Amino acid sequence: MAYKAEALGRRHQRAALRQEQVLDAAEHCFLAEGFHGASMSRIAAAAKMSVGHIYQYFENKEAIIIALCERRFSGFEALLAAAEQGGQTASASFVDAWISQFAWWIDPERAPLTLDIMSEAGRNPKVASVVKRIDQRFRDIMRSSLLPLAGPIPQDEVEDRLEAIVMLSHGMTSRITADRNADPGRILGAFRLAVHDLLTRP
Amino acid sequence: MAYKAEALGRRHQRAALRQEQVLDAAEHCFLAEGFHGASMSRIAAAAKMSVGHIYQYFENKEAIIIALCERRFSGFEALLAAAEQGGQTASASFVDAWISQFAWWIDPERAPLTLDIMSEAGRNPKVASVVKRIDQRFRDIMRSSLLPLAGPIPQDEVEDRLEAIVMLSHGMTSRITADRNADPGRILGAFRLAVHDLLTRP
DNA sequence: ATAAAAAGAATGAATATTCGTTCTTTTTGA
DNA sequence: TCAAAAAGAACGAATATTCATTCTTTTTAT
Repeated sequence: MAYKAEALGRRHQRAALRQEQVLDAAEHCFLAEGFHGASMSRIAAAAKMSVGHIYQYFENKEAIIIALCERRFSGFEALLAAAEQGGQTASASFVDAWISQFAWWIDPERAPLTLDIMSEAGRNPKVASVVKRIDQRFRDIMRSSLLPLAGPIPQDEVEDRLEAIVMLSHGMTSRITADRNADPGRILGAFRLAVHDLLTRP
Repeated sequence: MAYKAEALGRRHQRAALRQEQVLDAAEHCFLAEGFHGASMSRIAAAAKMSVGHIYQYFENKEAIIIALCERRFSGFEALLAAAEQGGQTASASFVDAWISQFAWWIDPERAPLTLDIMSEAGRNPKVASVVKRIDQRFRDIMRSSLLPLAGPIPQDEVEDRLEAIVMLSHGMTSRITADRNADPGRILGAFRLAVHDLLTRP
């Protein structure tokens, strides 16, 4: 009887592990071949699982894609959360620190996945809604934690400046993906310069 | 003899027409399903041609993708060329006009194709080299025709500012694609504001 | 405590389609 | 008449998903 709960816990833990295994493998395959180019059998091989086994945890291939989107963005949210905490204290140096965190986000190893997600959002409504959620959160956090530290900004320019920062963040992903020789340090440097301008210019 | 040349010319013209037909159809299908999701048979149907007929003009599917990349970017180059001509005369208002031209580039109907191209560049070297060419041309033109009109910029910041403008242009494409409800006018407005900052700030 | 029973995890071959490409046949235009 | 243009049938490989089956773990009954 007491065993039951214990066994159940173990099963859940195992299932969660398997799901991660699938997502890791799918990420690897999607990066190499894209969402539609990657096949279930190759994903299974990469996960060292059978293809039938994968279908025990994911209804279909699309479900894997959605889950992967969410996992990718949860990392971004964590990055944003750091801004929410330390947002009140420091000033310009805090903005700099916040910007530095984007180094993880544009890691060339995984950034291409983000671009595939943006592309897929244009044709898959489920993906689009996941993207929309994180986009709103991004702007909310900037409004509440970044703008108060910025210089005085004309009210009618606020939304445009936020949009520009969002665009820059998308642009980093695209540049890192399209040009494998691009230096992440330089990309981040350009991002820092532009964001700095957008936040400090009166 | 004189006939021959004429007939030959007509044949070439016809062939060129067929190629455009294929590219139009492929563009339509790629936009709806992505490079790997679109099938030759559906492309053929959209082109109102047979699949075998298509293979008379393109070695394989990849060749269609490459040709489409080049066609897409040739439109962008035309846009850039306008900057090369009128570059010497006017001042800030010219920059504004130049920026306005990007409205065509971010047309939601076709911008998603550009994002797919950037994504594909990350895994297909042929696509990557096409992208690289246009990227260099973009920067060259900005250096020669845009910077002279800009305010004085610290030498060590020039490349970062150009990179930021390139990023913004990528970012527009990504934003327009990922968020179908995004207003192109607002996107372009944010682009204008940011580019203006980057070019006029000392 | 332990053997029998039940449940769940895992497999990989089989399904019906669809894929990109090639081959053969028919139509067209000069 | 005859080469080029066009069509579409034919090819084998690959696709996502399902299914019957086997292996492992957990629960039950003695």
